[in-house]
Amino acid sequence: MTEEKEISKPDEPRSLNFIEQIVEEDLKSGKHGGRIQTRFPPEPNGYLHIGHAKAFCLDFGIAEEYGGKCNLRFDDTNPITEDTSYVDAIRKDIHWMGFDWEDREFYASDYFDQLYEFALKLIEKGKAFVCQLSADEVNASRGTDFEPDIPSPYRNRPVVENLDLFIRMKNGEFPNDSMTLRAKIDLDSTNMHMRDPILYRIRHARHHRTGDKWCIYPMYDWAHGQSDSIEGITHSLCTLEFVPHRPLYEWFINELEIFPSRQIEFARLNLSYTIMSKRKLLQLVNEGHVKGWDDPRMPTIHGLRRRGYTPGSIRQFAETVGIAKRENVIDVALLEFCIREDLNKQAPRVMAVLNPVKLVIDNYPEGKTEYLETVNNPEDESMGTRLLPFSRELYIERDDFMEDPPKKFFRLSPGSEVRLKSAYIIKAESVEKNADGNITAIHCTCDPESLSGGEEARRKVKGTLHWVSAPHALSAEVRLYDRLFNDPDPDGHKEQNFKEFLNPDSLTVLPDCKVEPSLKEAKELDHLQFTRLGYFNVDPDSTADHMVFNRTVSLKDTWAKQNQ
RNA sequence: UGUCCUGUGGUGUAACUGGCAACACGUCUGAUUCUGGAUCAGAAGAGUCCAGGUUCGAGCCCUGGCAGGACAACCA
Repeated sequence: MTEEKEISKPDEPRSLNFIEQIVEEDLKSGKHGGRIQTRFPPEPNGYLHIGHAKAFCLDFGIAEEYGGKCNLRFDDTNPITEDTSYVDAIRKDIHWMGFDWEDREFYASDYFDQLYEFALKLIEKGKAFVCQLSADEVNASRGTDFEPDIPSPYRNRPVVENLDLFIRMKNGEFPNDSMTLRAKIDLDSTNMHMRDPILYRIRHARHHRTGDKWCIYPMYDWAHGQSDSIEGITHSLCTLEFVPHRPLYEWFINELEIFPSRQIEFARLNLSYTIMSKRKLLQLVNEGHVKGWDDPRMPTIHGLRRRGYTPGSIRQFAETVGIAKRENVIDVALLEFCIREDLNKQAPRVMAVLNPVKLVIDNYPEGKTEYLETVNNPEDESMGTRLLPFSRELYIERDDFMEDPPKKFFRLSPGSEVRLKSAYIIKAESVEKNADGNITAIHCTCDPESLSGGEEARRKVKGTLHWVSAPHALSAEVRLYDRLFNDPDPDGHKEQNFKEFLNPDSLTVLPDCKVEPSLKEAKELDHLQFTRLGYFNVDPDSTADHMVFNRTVSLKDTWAKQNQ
């Protein structure tokens, strides 16, 4: 390195998002002795999606950046909807994304005993009571924005009675839903969450971790803040919908006199042309609109992985979208930019013809095979070269030939010349057609002096085509994906259900594509660039006898854009 | 008719805490290219929701509006 290129000016402070600013201020003031502890708290009731990725990139990222730790904590307070299969999927996703929580894998259910003790304390302080109102009755007692709630008739039950009842609730003496434990806060509060929120409900249900130990389960609001506190979380990062919950968490922390975690809220990620609601994604899976949580059209991390996205591209995306408090909708084009940028540097180029038409080189000897050297990645010399078989009969892309081309068509047409990538310059001479008038073969001649790399190869032609030698080609299935929804905001219509915007053409299966023989070696999830077409990867469905590729994303195509 | 949060190019995020708006994506030119990719060079596009005020000076401060969003599950 003789020349020093100035990439960034070290004097200029990197711009920080508002959370980094808070963290740096806390570090400067010596809060918590400079300790930084974050956590990512998913509920194991569904698969993680790219919105979660934004969140945990932030959680783990802040910890990494400031020498702190980030815990993984499963918020498993609802035994009815949660399951260990989701736990496994979530762990796999976060690891795959490149983050490590070491031995700090926690569960809200680890704290059930502690939470129960906290509840006893609150009851003893006269700040909680056992309520025997039904769900309907509670709802009926709710006030409005400007009217306070009607007090529960059980609100002033004596402490000893509350204690007795709560203990018996825990002991399983009462049926489901017959009573709840409620905090006694402020029925007149403008914040609905402060109007005697429910802390515990009775659920005689088996929990995926605690089994049958409990028949009362804490509500999220009762569990979340204290779980943070128990873990000594210094900066509890979450999305905007929890802003109104914060005063409640702070009230609990105060009453219980426990470690004061600070909650900071940021805006969740929204992506155009997709949905991010776990409930609705589950619906797509259950109703068969997609093939599963890992369907390559899904915005889930499982789906993105199968589609061919890399962890690096998703992390880059999360970095680029930024962190702020205003509602946002990110253009999917940015996600696509991130994966193209990553794969451009990494993915080996290979020849594959998706919609093949036969090309016969009339002046090339029958039965002859040449092995032509071609570069694996022009962006990275270290990826080397390989040999491609070339012969008299090839396949090219049907779209790359037009009998009657428009002005700026740089591809093959009668009488025109193009370069066959890494091979010869050819000129189209004639076509064969079937009874329907469809082209069945294109005949051409090649210039034997024009072989790539040769002295006479300097000649310029306007286009270069990819191809595959017909006798050497392998057949493969290729799955093309388009956006799952036709509407930029499928979930944003009051009158219409999001499913009305499902794109009927989101999946196109091409059963008989022709690919170069080296693809025999490709392994599951390998990333490739099909020259001139896009980035693809090997689907897990792929077998030695039946190769299957997914299109991750097409190449940028200015020609297609001009023509739309 | 409440409380809270938020308003900066098409999209997203900045602006060293008061010094005349920057970066990325997208869009459009041109160069180059054995991928109509990549790369390189360049352009258009906001005067910061509105109206007042403080100040030599406001996207940043103050006042008053307006707009959008969140919140009323024994879900998280």
